[in-house]
Amino acid sequence: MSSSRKAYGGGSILLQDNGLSCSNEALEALFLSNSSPFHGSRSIVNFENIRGGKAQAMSFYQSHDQEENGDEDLDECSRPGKKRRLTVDQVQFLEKSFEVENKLEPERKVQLAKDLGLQPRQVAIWFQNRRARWKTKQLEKDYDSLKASYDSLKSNYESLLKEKEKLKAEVLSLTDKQGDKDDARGNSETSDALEPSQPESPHKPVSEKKPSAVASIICKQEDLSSANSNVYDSDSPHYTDGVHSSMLEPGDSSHVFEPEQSDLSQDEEDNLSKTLVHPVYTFPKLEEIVYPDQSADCGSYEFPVEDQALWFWSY
DNA sequence: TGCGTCAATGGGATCC
DNA sequence: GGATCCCATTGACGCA
Repeated sequence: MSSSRKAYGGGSILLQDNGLSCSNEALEALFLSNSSPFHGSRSIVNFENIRGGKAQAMSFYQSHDQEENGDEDLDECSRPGKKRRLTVDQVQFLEKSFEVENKLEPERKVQLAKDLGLQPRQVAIWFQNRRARWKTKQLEKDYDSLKASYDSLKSNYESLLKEKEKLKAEVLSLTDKQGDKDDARGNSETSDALEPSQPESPHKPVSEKKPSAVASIICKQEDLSSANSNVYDSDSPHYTDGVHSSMLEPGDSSHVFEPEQSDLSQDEEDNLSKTLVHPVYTFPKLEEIVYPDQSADCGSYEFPVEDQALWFWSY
């Protein structure tokens, strides 16, 4: 590609255009600048590399360099060889143009160059750099809104986790109470015909169920931390397009949680219903009391994928 | 003097 | 094949 661009002004060729050959559009822009509202811009000509620049350009244009810079009393405006920032007026004009359209058609480029007393190439470069700056700012904005969204999600998730834990404890408590009632009723009905080999009561006393509840609470702690790490892990890879804020769209909220967790949630629901419908009749060993359902239990506090959208968007 | 900003360069990719 | 874009980088400049 570079052939055309180099013809415009890459390195020493630009120098030639501006300072020596006086034969192409760089010079044309220079002439045009005399009638522009930005006449006298220090940025019109780029005599790059005249002072301490690339060696190749220096050697090639050394005589011109000496001629141009021999007079140290030259004022800032007339001293070439340094990069000059665009004037405030030029930048304002370009900014307004950029607001209208951030892409630059050839006709518009030439017109802007005429109006500003710049080379068309300079206008194109300014737009190029301006787009890059805009993109950087956009990325920062996207990051901020994404982070805010994530923080909000995390906060919601944690509060829902607590609420779920509370509800589960409530269910256990109610189950125990119901078991006590059944026990009392069963004892009064069968007290006369109690057999030694009778299976143990389907409803264990509250004190015997405690380990399970304690274990589940312990598990919650692990669950919360693992869920957090899941959120973190699944966050960055989805951010594939820095320009767009697509991550904030509702449909993407499901990406925050791993799909496999929904299976575990189903297991936990099964286990919970088993506990309620088919109570354990035997006293297992202590380890068995605490751990039989832990694998399911630990991972069960995630929300099913289909529920995530609901709890998040209806919160 | 270090650092941030910005104009400009160079190379690769894409479009027409 | 020319024009333009994007991206990484360079170098000049201004400022604290």
